[in-house]
Amino acid sequence: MLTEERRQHILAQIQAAGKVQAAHLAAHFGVSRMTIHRDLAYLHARGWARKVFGGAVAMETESVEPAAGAPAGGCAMCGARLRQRTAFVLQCADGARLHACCPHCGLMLLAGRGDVVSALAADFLHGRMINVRDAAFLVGPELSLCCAPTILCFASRAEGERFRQGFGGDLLDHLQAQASLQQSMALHP
Amino acid sequence: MLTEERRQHILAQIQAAGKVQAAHLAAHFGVSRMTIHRDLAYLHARGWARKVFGGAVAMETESVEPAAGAPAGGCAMCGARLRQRTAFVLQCADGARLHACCPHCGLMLLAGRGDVVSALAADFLHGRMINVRDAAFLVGPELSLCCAPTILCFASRAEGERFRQGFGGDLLDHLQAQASLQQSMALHP
DNA sequence: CCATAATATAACAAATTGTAACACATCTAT
DNA sequence: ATAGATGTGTTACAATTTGTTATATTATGG
Repeated sequence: MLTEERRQHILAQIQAAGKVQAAHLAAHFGVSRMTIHRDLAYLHARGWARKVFGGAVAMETESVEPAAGAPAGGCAMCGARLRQRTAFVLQCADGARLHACCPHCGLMLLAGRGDVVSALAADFLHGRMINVRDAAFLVGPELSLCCAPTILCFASRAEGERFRQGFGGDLLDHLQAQASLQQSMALHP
Repeated sequence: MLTEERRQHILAQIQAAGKVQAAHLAAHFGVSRMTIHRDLAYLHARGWARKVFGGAVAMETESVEPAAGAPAGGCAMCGARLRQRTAFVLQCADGARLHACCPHCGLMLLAGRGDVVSALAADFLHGRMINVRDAAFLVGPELSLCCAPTILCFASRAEGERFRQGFGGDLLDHLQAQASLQQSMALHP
């Protein structure tokens, strides 16, 4: 069994049951206690689970504050709760506004609609809303925030590049990011 | 059952019923009374419940979210507007809560007061409120957010280290960060 | 007020779990 | 081929959790 495969199984179990015990996992997968601890550390470092004494528990996502003045319906793409730090707003030709939970969903929406006249996204570092046209997007950093693959938005390309040095990923403009996203999400590659 | 899991169950029961009795919990979970007392002390130290003779009761206000509480007065240190992405909350022995605008002010407050029983800070990447004792602080990165020098809070030391790779600064625990801060802020070095 | 029962706390030992360091194997890219 | 990165297991040691015991502290009914 591949390492990544085992880790995904562990993560699935955490999300299904809310918790896992390290000793059980070691016996179940037939690996050493140390290997399981490394798996849990891996999940913990990416924010996918929380390591506790004896195992790991699911991340509690409720403590993230919803965006101020957010519409009740949640993300227009996936329905998830709207978050201020990853806010994404599309302005449509008919005056309607669509809110997305994160740049991932926002760019998906943008790609799928022809009636969007402008789009704003929250700069991940400073929180200011900026024009998507002028933003730099970091696609696929090793950081789990909302939808996967993670996409972060930066007002300054230089700051995005600094972030990339630590977390990896590709720094793209909004058109490139859309293309990359559509390719990675395609069901029939 | 994991220790953390039992403590979360106890906390849920406190929040649902308003109170719990130590003797009942010991019988319910099949552990000694001493273990339950330690669990209640744990919840008390984090400001999640209040320990009373015979058990514990819910905190006066349910939420520890700074935005949910009244941020009326601004930062307790500098008076600046409170920001959710850099939230910092100090829980005092008398039940009062102090809100700081960022870890800079939060750690300054923490250093200057002896009656703080616990402190929470918002993880800069994920936005979750975490215990300051377990957090990693990045002191002096090349990024201006609130007070200078900038201090960022990370739930995971690994993520803090990644951030440091791009933005520089020193990754410290809360005690080291306090010491560093006091030194850099001293008027007469 | 005092006696008594219930609860809280401190200190210790035992068991379990976490972590660091090292050796070794496998895979990858130049 | 070879150097580097990654994953794994073993070992030794540190840290956490837990129960027990003994000793405070608190509540309550005379």
